[in-house]
Amino acid sequence: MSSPALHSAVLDALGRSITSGDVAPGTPLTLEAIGAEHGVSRTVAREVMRLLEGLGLVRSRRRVGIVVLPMESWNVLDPRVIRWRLEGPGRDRQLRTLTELRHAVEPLAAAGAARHASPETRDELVDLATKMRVLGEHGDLTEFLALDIRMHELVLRSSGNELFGALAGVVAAVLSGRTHLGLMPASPVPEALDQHEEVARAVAAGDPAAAEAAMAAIVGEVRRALTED
Amino acid sequence: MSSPALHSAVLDALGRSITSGDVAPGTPLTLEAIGAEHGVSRTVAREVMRLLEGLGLVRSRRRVGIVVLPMESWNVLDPRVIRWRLEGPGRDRQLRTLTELRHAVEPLAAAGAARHASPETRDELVDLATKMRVLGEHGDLTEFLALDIRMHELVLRSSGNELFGALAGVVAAVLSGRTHLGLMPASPVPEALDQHEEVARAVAAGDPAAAEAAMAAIVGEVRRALTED
DNA sequence: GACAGGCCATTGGTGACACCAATGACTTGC
DNA sequence: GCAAGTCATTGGTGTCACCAATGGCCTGTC
Repeated sequence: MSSPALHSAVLDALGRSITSGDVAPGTPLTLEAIGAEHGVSRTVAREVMRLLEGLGLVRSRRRVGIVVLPMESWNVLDPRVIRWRLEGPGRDRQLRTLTELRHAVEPLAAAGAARHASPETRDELVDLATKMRVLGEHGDLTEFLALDIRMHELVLRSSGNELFGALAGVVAAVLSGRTHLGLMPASPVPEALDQHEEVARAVAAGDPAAAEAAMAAIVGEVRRALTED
Repeated sequence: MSSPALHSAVLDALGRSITSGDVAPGTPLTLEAIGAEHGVSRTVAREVMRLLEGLGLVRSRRRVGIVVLPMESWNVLDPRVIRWRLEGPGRDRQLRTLTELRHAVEPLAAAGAARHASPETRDELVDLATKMRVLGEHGDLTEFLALDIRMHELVLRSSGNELFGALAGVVAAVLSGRTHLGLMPASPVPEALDQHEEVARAVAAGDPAAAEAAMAAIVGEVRRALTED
């Protein structure tokens, strides 16, 4: 708590209480109050406030103080905001919207990976898919999860589009959140294993269309399972 | 620029020089140097540094100073980072990756809008599309651009997914960047007008599949025009 | 030559200050 | 009684001086 943490602790606390709706939009804060509340000097309260302002959670105006902004102006794509929302009462909605974002992005990312991935990445993908089958059939969920995350991260990062790559972290959060929330079957369904193998095969073979289709199948099923519209 | 701007001016300057590659990754900075460079106190230099750290552009460590990070750790989805990159030498790449992101997201957003948009939004979309046809055929590019931006923003914001909505700003930047860079035909092609009308019609009719297809046609053509792979 | 220990540059954190803009109450005049 | 202008108060903005902590680097010893 002492060394690399004073700001982040206060920032996390404030960020969480805003994104959770605990402190309502329009609520005025003051640096004085923030400092006193968290036992911290005005200077660090100011720095925290700047960060929050950068995330679009608050807006600072002279004389009036720091006002909490409504969700429309939040930087909802920022990893910190996503994390806070995943930890708060908005978790379900956040999980749904993130899954929809995955549905949009991951197929294209897979197509990109089929075009741009390095030979080593292609090898690793194939390797991961076969390991996933082994672990999946033995039912070791946490090991399986690690491979799953690694695979999606690899695809996103090697898609040739850094904007896709920037989503690797939050996809990892979604995947791990899903299994820890018990939204996954006790043992991965065979179709999922097939599809992951197909993605790896298509990327390795440099077949963008097949990679895109296989990835679309993966996230399409996930989405269908999560959101019964 | 005058009153509410001291640290944001410095932030912009630093952010631009880092994202442009002007100061290379690994370069060490000190608060002292930043402050002196921009004629600003150490305190505001610290606040700027925190912001940059929050964007993943730098990492601050004791004794060693502030080191510039490589692009992999940037928050490339943050609007400020996107803006800086659009203004710098990375503009072409940024335009390409943003367009690819639009290609991924906007069709799904249109489908979402067909499900969730308010009656007023549906009306406004239809209205916008017809106005776009009129203006498009008369060739008023700047007026046309405003309507185009408004239409894409409406679709994204009413998609029922705030993560999509958060992209409205950068899509506007891409659209306006494209016309100002002369990447657009002098007069909008009739197909584009048809497709925009079709998106509006499908959303108004609550037909997600049709809305998705029409929007995919729009961004698909744009993408094909921009990136001859 | 490797390891241990200390030095010190540089960030982390605090408190106090002057400054200024916005606000809302207060005053003034009609 | 009401409207318009005035002005003190409030709270962010920016600066400064100071001390604490830490970790890279140098030095010295074995």
